[in-house]
Amino acid sequence: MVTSPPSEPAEPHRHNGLVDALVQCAFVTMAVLTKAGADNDLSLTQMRVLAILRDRRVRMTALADHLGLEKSTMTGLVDRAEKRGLLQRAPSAEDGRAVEVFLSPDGATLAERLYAHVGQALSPTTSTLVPIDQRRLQALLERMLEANTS
Amino acid sequence: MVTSPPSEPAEPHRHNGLVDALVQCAFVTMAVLTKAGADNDLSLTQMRVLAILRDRRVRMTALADHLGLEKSTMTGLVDRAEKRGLLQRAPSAEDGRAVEVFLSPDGATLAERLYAHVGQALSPTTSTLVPIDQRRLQALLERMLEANTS
DNA sequence: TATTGTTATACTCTATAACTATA
DNA sequence: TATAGTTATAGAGTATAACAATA
Repeated sequence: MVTSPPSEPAEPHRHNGLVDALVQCAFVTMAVLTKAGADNDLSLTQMRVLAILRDRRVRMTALADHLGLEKSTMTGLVDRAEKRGLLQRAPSAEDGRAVEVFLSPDGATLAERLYAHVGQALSPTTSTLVPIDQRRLQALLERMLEANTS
Repeated sequence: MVTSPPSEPAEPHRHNGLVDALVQCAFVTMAVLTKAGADNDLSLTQMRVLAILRDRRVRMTALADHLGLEKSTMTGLVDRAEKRGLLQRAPSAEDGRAVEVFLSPDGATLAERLYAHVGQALSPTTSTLVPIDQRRLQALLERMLEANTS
């Protein structure tokens, strides 16, 4: 198909260049995140848990909602991270049924290290743009995401 | 920590706004892709397999390399997709050890449907930008990614 | 009765190691 | 001997359903 006739375009399904660029960018970014996590024996989901708990103490259900996962899935994720000493569980003071989750000191340290690691790992990519274009890209992305968040 | 004193910024670790924007954008995009896949009972990885095979017939090892996975992982992925009738295996004509993988008609149809589905699912996000800014964003992303690919 | 979380179960995804067949 | 692929095995991530404890 590499030598397809001129009547058939080389990439017949490229309906929307921006969508393709976003998807490709997402895969590149995710690959960097995944690698950064793997270097610390963390899955993407475990990294997200650490990121969420960096400045919060939340209940199991809230954590599951944040991540779009089932409560039962959270039990396993938190079990494994707790066993590794990255986070802790404690009963809620307000609701006897609820359990609150928060980072341990080790978990907090790892979360900081990971954040710095990811920034460094992405810098070869971001720094291919000159600073002005970096700011333009950031502004466009933020505008696009902000409209979708609110 | 929500009511932290003014001496401590609300987001103490925001070293690089572009990195944060890229990561957030990647998660939003991946969520859309994952949802589009789940609607068709496909994992992200299975979707990537379909995307790769859309215009190619490749060997197991090449597929594993494309995805950054082990050969043995590919065996399982291809087994399940083949069992669902989405793709097929055939021995290589040139190398008796090699196996080539390619989309079945059903797989090709699904790949097209998925591609359109993803475009539609992302359009609420992309269309928050006016067309000129969409083109600017696309150009910036492509420039950034191209420098990293080549 | 409804909600919070866990347990039991099952399936997919992933890797490592050992194996078969071909080169 | 090296390479292509599969099998066996193990562990993580995920969901559904059933359950216990609390509200």
